Amino acid sequence: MVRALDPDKRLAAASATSFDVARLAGVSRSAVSRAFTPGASISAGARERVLEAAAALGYRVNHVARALNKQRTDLVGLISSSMGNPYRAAQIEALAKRLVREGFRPMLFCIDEGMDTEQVISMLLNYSVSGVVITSDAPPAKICEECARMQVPLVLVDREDELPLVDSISGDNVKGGRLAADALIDAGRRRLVALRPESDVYSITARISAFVERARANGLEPEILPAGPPNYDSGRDAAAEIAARRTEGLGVFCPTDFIALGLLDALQTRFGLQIPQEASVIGYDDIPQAAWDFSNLTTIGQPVDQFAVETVALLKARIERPDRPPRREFVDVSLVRRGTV
Amino acid sequence: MVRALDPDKRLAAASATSFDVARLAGVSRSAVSRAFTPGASISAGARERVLEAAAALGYRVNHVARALNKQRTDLVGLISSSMGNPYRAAQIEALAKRLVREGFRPMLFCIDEGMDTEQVISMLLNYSVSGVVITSDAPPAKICEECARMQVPLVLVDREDELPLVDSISGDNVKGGRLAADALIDAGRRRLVALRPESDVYSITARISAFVERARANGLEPEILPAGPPNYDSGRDAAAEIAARRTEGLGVFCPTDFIALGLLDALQTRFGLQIPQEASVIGYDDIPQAAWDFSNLTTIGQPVDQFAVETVALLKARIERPDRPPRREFVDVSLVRRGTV
DNA sequence: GTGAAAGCGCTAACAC
DNA sequence: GTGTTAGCGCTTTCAC
Repeated sequence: MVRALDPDKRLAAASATSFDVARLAGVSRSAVSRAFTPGASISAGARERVLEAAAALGYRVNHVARALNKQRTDLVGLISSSMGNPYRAAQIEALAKRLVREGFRPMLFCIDEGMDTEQVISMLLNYSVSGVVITSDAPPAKICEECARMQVPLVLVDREDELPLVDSISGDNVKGGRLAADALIDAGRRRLVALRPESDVYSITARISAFVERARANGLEPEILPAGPPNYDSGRDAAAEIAARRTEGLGVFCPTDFIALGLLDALQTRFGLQIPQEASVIGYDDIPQAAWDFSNLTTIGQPVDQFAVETVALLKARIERPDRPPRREFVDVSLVRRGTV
Repeated sequence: MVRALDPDKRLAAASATSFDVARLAGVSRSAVSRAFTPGASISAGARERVLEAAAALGYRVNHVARALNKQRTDLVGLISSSMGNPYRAAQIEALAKRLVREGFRPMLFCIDEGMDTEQVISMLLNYSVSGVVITSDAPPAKICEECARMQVPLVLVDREDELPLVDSISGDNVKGGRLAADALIDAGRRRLVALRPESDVYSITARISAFVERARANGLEPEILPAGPPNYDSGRDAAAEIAARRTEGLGVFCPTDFIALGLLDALQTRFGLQIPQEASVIGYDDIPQAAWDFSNLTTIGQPVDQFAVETVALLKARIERPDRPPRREFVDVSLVRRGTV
């Protein structure tokens, strides 16, 4: 490598090493390292000189080398299913920003239905990520197992069905389901319907269960209407069934805004229903589109940013104390009242 | 480090090194390295034994170590502005998937308006990323400069205003603008309006220019209506102005679906306009929401996946030949006919 | 085709 | 508080 043989001819562009900085500052490489390590024991003077020299040379610590030494990178695997769902996109954005703020670097993996999970695991492990955050709709159990086995800190977002041995965080789905039921009942709806998308995600199941339970506590027996995957199209496809039930007392709960929007849109556009006069609809998540004019959807709001903050906190805590008992965190949800209920 | 002193007591969980594999396979560490390097010269027999031993030990090459040695990681910085715009979310997803497929690992940075760019650069450079892809609305020139200076391959997506010294890719905005004008004119619209969001993004400017030019070629002089940032709210806010121009011959071009949707939604919901009877609206991007019932927006479609494929190809090409002349790639766009024109 | 040896740039343990 | 030393796990000449 020419560069090594002839350090002085080095382009200003090519980055300097701690060795160069040390030489210029008249200190050892350790001193340079210390100057860039918060809390390391170094005199103010030395630090000053190092920082100055570093600036002069355009030096940056090489995180790859640091990682090799420390056996850990700042990388965090961020695993997501399709971001076609605006809620997921918002979540990923919030998480990515928070991770960066907390000194991590998110490595993004968007996984498809049929994707080879094995590979994703390998990629993460290859890079000695310091943690993994999974927000996927269908987080392959494999990834979880492998992370556990490899001792890689893992946080599950918005899932409750996993092994109790990992940290996880989710919205208060029970409260959310109840809030939805209450809102509908308070609005005088007596004929309750819950759309149940085909999804093995526990969040969704939990919301519906809580909804049903609360309805029953009020002497009402909601009808459960099966639907496709929890997205716009499924909601739209369910519209005919719902329209057929048109009554003054009809109140529909969709466990996801994404699906609620499809339903609502088709109900109004295709079946000419007056909402909320002929039917109430309530969603879940409070995605931006829920506030759009056509929908103006009443929904259960989940604070994405707070999710992100607590998720990263959970991750940090585990990184610091790998053996601490797994925690299950909950984020508060609330009713966002708009025009559909 | 205990592990190093006592390799045999190592947990199955903790990963084996090439040394361990070499010993078990009865070869040298070099051989192990070769077995995992496509195209390296190693006999089939040796390779076989190495792979077997590796499997037995659960060995994975440590990419951090590899990167330190090669002076390059598989990491690619993926820089995005807010994913509140569904088009951006789709783009990031497509890019992330493609990068992974091509052997890269996307490091995601979502940048806010007022964010410190300097830091982002540092983070990228710290990690010896092998490239950077910028899809941000407002890609800070600083990042570009610094990448150029540090010889980090860079691809600009959907921007035309940058230095001619970097690779870039964008949709065919000229064709798109023309297509939009033609569609409106073919539908008999003579009173043309173009919403111009306040945005320094060249894509948007280019689309509008092409639109105007084409209109003029048809003897029409479009009105330019200024709007806020290119998002839903700005479109919604512009609705009053547009509604005031209600005519049979009114045709509105929005250089972004995101803004078009806000306009369209408010036009219908708040001002009771019949679209396309009382006004035609055409957007740009073909985001999923453009196909939703309430909007059913006619628009100019940009193939996000093709964007991703070509972007990564551009990146790879530059990584392989750092000195090749910068290229400017274009992706074809097409009219997606729905109900608003 | 194969192994020995030299490093990639950094940090941590240890003496001073 | 500071420098010296010894690696982190890998790839890569260079002989053979």
